[in-house]
Amino acid sequence: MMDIHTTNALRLLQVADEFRASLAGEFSSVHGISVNEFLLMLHLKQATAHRLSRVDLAKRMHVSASTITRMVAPMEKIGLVGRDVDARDARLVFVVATPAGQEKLSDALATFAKRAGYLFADRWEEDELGQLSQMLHRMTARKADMLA
Amino acid sequence: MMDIHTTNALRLLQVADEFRASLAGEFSSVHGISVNEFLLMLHLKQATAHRLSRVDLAKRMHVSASTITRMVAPMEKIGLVGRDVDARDARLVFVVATPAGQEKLSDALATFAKRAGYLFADRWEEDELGQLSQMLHRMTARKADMLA
DNA sequence: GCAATATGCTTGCATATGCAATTATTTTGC
DNA sequence: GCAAAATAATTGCATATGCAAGCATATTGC
Repeated sequence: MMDIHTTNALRLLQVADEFRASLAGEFSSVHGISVNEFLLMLHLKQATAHRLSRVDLAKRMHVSASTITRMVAPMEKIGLVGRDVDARDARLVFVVATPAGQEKLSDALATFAKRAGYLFADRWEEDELGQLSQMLHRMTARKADMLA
Repeated sequence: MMDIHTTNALRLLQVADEFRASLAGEFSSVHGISVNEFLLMLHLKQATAHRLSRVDLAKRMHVSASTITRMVAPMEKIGLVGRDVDARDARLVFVVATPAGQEKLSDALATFAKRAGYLFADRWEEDELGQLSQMLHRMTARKADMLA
């Protein structure tokens, strides 16, 4: 009824929505953070200097810059992240994780890993997991686009 | 640094967010609907009687029942969907697509298919597409859970 | 048959998010 | 070197969404 590309894209959205919904409840009750707050801190950890501007965060998370501004404000207030200004460009305000934020991320990553395990609960082969990893990697937008 | 399950789950969310963001703009400007409105109409089309209660829609879309109520109201107003009451249970109000809604869905599906094609633009083999399809299918929650 | 419980839907309130406009700063073109 | 354009961040306004409470209708237990 639909071509294979359409079917795959629909299944991708379906699985992602399911997984995100299953995460949301546990993240909120156990760690007191949202999935997006978790992903924001993960992006900080993975960034080269462990810090990112709001604009960079917005691009990586596929949300608007204003969303980042409003997400970061309460995270600063509760001490998960801090700010770090750039000496050469006074417009830039880097977001950095505090020690408390790093610990929160570490805890949340354990929950994430557990939930991720549920996704592959029905005996997947190592080969399959590797293939899926490569396929998903190929589906991400070109890095060049991200830097633009 | 992370186990393969975690990596795959993270990539899944990343790809899905990217794809959803790329859809959102074109759906809004070309078809005047949101991605979620599109998915809602798609669920109606795929339902056995081509109609679903708000509660069923909420389960399938992984959103709250109140969200469905508020999504459907403007869609009714602009004539994309109508309502269909159940003779035996006066609490039930089925959502059904109007002819206009079906045409809108058909148009949007063409856009969706085009965007889905971009996801697999770099020469994927038929085998790979089939494997991905099966893998994503295995990752969806059990149907039994959905009906509960 | 009726009270207690469950179910489907809606609504009040709080939070989350995007877009466009605004401000502050930097970069570019000449 | 300076005006124009670009960039980073914020804010006002509108929309989107979840949770809990409320209402109407069905179902259950006795």
